[in-house]
Amino acid sequence: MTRLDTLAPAGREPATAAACCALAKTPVSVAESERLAPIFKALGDPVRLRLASLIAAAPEVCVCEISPLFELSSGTISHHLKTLREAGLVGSERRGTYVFYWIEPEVLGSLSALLAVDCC
Amino acid sequence: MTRLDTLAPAGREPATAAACCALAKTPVSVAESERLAPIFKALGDPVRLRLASLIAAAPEVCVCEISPLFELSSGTISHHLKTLREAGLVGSERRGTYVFYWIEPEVLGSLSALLAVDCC
DNA sequence: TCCTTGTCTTGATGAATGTCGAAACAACAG
DNA sequence: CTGTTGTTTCGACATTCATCAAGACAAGGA
Repeated sequence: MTRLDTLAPAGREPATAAACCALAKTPVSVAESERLAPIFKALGDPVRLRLASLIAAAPEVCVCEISPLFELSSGTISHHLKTLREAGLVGSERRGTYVFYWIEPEVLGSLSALLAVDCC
Repeated sequence: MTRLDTLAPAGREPATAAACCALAKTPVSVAESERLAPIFKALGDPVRLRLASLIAAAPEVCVCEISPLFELSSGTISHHLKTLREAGLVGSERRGTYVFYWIEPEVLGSLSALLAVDCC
């Protein structure tokens, strides 16, 4: 876990819009519920919620910085990161030896908008 | 499912505050992650997400209005509603024959604030 | 009182999930 | 090329979960 700062982060591109207060305004359709539920489910585990939070708190984070914060095997951490990735909540990229993760703010934001109350 | 409108809804009381952008600002603690994850998990099932949405779309809803919208046994619906109740996302009350559910906007709002990006 | 209707609880069961250890893969340094 | 370190994948296992059918409970009407 050394010399991480010598690896320059790549540029990320902006966002997509999201309906505001959608949960309360109009009942979500069956299709929407099946699309959104896995994203909430990905956040529905304490380990993954902390992982997402740690990743969101910095522009990007190396797995090697995250792992020591959990008393879990590297396989388990990798499995949880994969779940977050498949939910679209985070992106990842290998740069040399290390793998870096970043949050996808649009997805987070769309969930936030969905759950917002009295915003419009 | 008749004459539901003759049953007057009870009054609900206001909210509690929630930290904004907490997910990104400071990593959530282990304790917080264990408190919050079950709430996300409750929303992490398509049936429960639709249930929450249907309940949120009206001041309150009778179970008898919800059930026919799902092709599931009443036991299963009741089980999912219990999960939402235990997560604190909804409240319920029996009035005579029927049981009514309403959303708890504070909980929804605190999740929304937690996930919000660039709000402050 | 008994019956009907609405809701919840209780097993039971197959599927999904979280975890580990071990093996595999990737990148780099000698 | 060989060894080392970081990360992911694989196989196995115990636990949790979504669902149903059936029974229990609650409230009101005949």
